[in-house]
Amino acid sequence: MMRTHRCGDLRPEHAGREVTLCGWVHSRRDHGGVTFIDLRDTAGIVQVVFSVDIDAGAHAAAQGLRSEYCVQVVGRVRERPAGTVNERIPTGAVEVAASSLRVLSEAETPPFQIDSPHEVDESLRLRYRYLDLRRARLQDNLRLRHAIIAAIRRFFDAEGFVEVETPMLMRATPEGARDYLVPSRLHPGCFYALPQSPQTFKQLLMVAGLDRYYQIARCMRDEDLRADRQPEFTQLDVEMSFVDVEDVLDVTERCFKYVWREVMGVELGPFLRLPYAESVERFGTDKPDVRFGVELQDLGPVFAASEAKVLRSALEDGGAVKAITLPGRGSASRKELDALVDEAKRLGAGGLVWAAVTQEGLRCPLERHLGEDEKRALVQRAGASEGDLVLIVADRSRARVDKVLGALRTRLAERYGLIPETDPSDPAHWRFVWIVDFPWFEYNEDAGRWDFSHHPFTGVVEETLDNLESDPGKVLSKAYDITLNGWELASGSIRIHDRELQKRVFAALGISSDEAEERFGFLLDAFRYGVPPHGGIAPGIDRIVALAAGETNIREVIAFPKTQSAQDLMTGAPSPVDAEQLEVLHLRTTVPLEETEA
RNA sequence: GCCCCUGUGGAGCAGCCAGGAGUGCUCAUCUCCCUGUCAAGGAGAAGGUCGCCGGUUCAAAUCCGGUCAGGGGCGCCA
Repeated sequence: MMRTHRCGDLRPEHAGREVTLCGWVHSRRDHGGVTFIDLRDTAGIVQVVFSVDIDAGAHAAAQGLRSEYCVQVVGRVRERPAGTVNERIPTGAVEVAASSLRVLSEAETPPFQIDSPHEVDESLRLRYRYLDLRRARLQDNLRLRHAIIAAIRRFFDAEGFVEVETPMLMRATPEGARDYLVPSRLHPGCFYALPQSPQTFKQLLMVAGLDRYYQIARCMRDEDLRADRQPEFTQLDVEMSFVDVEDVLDVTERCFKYVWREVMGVELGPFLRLPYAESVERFGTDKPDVRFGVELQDLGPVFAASEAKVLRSALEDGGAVKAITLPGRGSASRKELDALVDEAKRLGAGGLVWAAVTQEGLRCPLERHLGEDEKRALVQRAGASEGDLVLIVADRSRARVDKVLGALRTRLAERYGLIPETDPSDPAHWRFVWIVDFPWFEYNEDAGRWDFSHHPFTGVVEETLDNLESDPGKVLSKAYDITLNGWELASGSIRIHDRELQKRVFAALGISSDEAEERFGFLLDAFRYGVPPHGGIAPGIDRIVALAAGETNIREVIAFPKTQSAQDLMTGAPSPVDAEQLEVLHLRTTVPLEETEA
């Protein structure tokens, strides 16, 4: 037996007992005749004392210890002398008086300090991920991740769901995100794709009569990375039969509440519900952060007949003029304001009109072009008062106005500290919002056509189908998202279970019936044999854990994540492969070997 | 593909705007001292091609151009 206890578990009740501990030298304080070692293992840290008075041999041996040595210590637990208790660690009332020391393995000086809370360069952390994972932050995050996933499994088990694994090697799908492809050795020129999601498989499990399925499923998408996007990520994949929208929302909401209650100790209230159109209108996005106001205000009525041509012409072209009001920023310098204009332009706006409400009146680049009534109406409609700054965006595309203001809203709220500082134990810290009533199509301005907003299996609200020809934007889908504090956490829908409707949707997507047969024939075939109405949802585990952990990047809750350029700095993936490996896969690369980017 | 930020002994920073000797701080490392620390303390030492390439200049960490790496974002992500 290498150890009798774990370092972090020792308490005053263990006093007097001889224990054997294993762990890493977290830090060392050498006072000459007495040397303290903070010994760290998976459970925590405990102070070990080496002293000439306790055991001269062990004390001498401890002189050779260095940070991150992996050691075994035998000693007697004792309560610390009065006045030397460390209140900041759970084991702080005790210490281990060491009688023997065995170095299990020595350690070179690490490239960064494990015991320091300092931020360390990301690339260094990723290259030495196994050392970064020793640090408290990632240890805590991985444990939290485990606790959340364990709670999820308990919840769905109790609800009668069956966890089923679906294939990792599947058929490529040209639409949607780019696939990661896997060449087939046995079928020259053919490829598997790694799943972007188990979408079709879970629908087939419903056809199969599983009734209620879930899976902690790894998904891969070959798209560019973001703080909340890795090339491979984990979804809680859920599908249910004989359900409509409300049933899925109910079980999902209860799942989140269960997890927050069990893991976070927080009793969440009912989730807010926002129709997609309202969310975009008020917050400029379909993933609104509703922890603060600064909502978008429509100034259209103010400027319909304005002398200010930039504003009026946007409206005349069928666009919009909207604004957000930043409380107390009216004193912003010209330099700051110019920077805001640049920022808006980078986000895609033609420009940005700012208007500061001051004691003397409106300070605004368009001031000369605005009548007194207009100014008053502007301030009033923007909900501004003295000292506030109104940021106005006008564009012939209403969608662009919403997008730019929505992005500015969240950025500036962060920058100017407009998001209330709440405690994670406070339910108000977690503003879950259901986004419902998504449009089935969205207008593609560049291509001048209507595109599907979702995957081609998404159900439609039948009553809105009449608008299909007249006003496609009014056709609503049976899709729904969960957002939390500005992050999209989950996305789902009731699916089409009618074979003919499914074929019509493929046709509407521009997929010919031959093509549909070729690519999704298995699904259409399955739909010949009695399909239950079904639907589901897929919450992103990485994002859930990141938010729960208070992290702003999902790398912090993934054991071995990739860089923004999709590389693993520790293993060096992706890498070139041997010519022989390509050979058996019937592959040849168009990239000359010397240009291969490792 | 595009925009922005960052890159300075092993780690974290300052220095850069306004060019003048690799200057400074905290931690780590090495040697020595030290019996109650927990950010231990004290004395000393070692450690750098200022990411890389080029340009401007009498002179570049500092200014300019390019490039690489990491990060944030736009596009992309049905």
